[in-house]
Amino acid sequence: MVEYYKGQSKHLLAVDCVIFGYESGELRLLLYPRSFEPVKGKWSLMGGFIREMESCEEAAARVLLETTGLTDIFLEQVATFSNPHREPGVRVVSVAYYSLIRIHQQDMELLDRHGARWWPLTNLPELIFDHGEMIRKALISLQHKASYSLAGSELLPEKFTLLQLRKLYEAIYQRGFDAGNFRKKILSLGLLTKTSEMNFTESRKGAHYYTLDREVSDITTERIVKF
Amino acid sequence: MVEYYKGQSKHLLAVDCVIFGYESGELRLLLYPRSFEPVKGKWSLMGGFIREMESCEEAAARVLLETTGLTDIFLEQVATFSNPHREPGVRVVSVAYYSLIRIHQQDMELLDRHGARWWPLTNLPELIFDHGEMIRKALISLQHKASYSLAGSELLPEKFTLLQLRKLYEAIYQRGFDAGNFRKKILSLGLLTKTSEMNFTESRKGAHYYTLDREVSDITTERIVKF
DNA sequence: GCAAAAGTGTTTGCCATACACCCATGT
DNA sequence: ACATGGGTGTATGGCAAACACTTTTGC
Repeated sequence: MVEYYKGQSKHLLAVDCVIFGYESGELRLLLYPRSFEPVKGKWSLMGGFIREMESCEEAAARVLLETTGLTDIFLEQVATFSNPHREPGVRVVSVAYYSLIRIHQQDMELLDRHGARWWPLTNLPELIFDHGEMIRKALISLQHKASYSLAGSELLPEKFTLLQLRKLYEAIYQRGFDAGNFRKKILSLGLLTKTSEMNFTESRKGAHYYTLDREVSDITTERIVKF
Repeated sequence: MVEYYKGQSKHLLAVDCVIFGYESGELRLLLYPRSFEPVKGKWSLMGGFIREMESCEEAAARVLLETTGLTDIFLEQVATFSNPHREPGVRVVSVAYYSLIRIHQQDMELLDRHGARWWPLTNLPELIFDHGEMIRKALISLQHKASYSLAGSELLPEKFTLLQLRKLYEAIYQRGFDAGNFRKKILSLGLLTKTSEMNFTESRKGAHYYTLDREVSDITTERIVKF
């Protein structure tokens, strides 16, 4: 049996993380500048190699911990990129993941040490290799996730207003939603609990904060957004 | 720059192909029996290792060619499986693909040489490793594909009746569809051309054969099946 | 005549979308 | 007073689902 595996090529295997955050009404991506040639100066996703006895998911979680200091992050596989020439000079197969984090809850110092920066999704810099393609596919995955579960839990703070949630969905789908219809649709799912606390920073009248009911948050089979 | 890659672990990288076929009203999968230990005798997806300068997609196409003799097959990535213990004794990361082929148009002799057999999706044998999980995810991917494009083109012959197409969709989604509503929905897409030829083997009255308009077959953004 | 699929038509109810409208309040 | 978001209500159109009904023909 072992003979069967002998003589097979072995490959460098990496993960790249598309890290979504949300701030001031727009989706952002965490990128860091490549500090060595080739393509020095261009921006890159956070990545790292997969170790001997580590799953890709574990590697992605490790990369996230190393760069943001966060654990227990939502993480989902996007796709594997294996074009032999995707990286010049060396052959690396990379598994892309995307994750959702709350921008303000991370370790800023750690970010600075890597030179990392949050870039608005709608205005990204030039990226190395096929990282642009990874981001494109990751956004589609995120749109899917948000269509059958409330993506807000991972990207918004514990308590959020319906305006904040709507703006988030508008950022994810890059289109507008009717305020009244969005409110009714979301509330009809029965996933949110209205708190007595209110937010007055975004409107004169004040908007109630809502929280997500953990237990039911992902059971939804109903469609939130047609997609 | 090269130093950066030194000292990184290299991994055995494989593809596994979930090969869907369609015959006598049911979806089938092409499996072959494992002829060596461990888990000798259990059934397995078609797979193979990725070569030095080959993409995963190319490897999957090669495996398909070697086992079925077919080229130009629809092929789509499902996911990458990387649990370090997914295969006993050796660490192999595997990228799963699914493909759609016409059962009768393949090289039967080649299949026999591999001991391969078509198994009904609803009654699969015991499978090695995580191949059952791969199949489960592949079916979900197929359901997605069939929800926004006519999956019939790859699985059915050139000309097919609406009954055949409906039975195919029922097999893919493992539920029934109302005959009248299905007909109206599909025809309203404007993707099918009615031919003058008719099929009398499945009904007394005879059913028109339809063909798929190649040019428009995948442009559909409309939903065929709510999913 | 019966069964079974082909093929067409009708009815119903849900739901997305559009939009009107009042409320509260800081400027 | 007015602009802005909060929050509620209503009208409309499209479409999915259920189902009735007629046609054809081998048994």
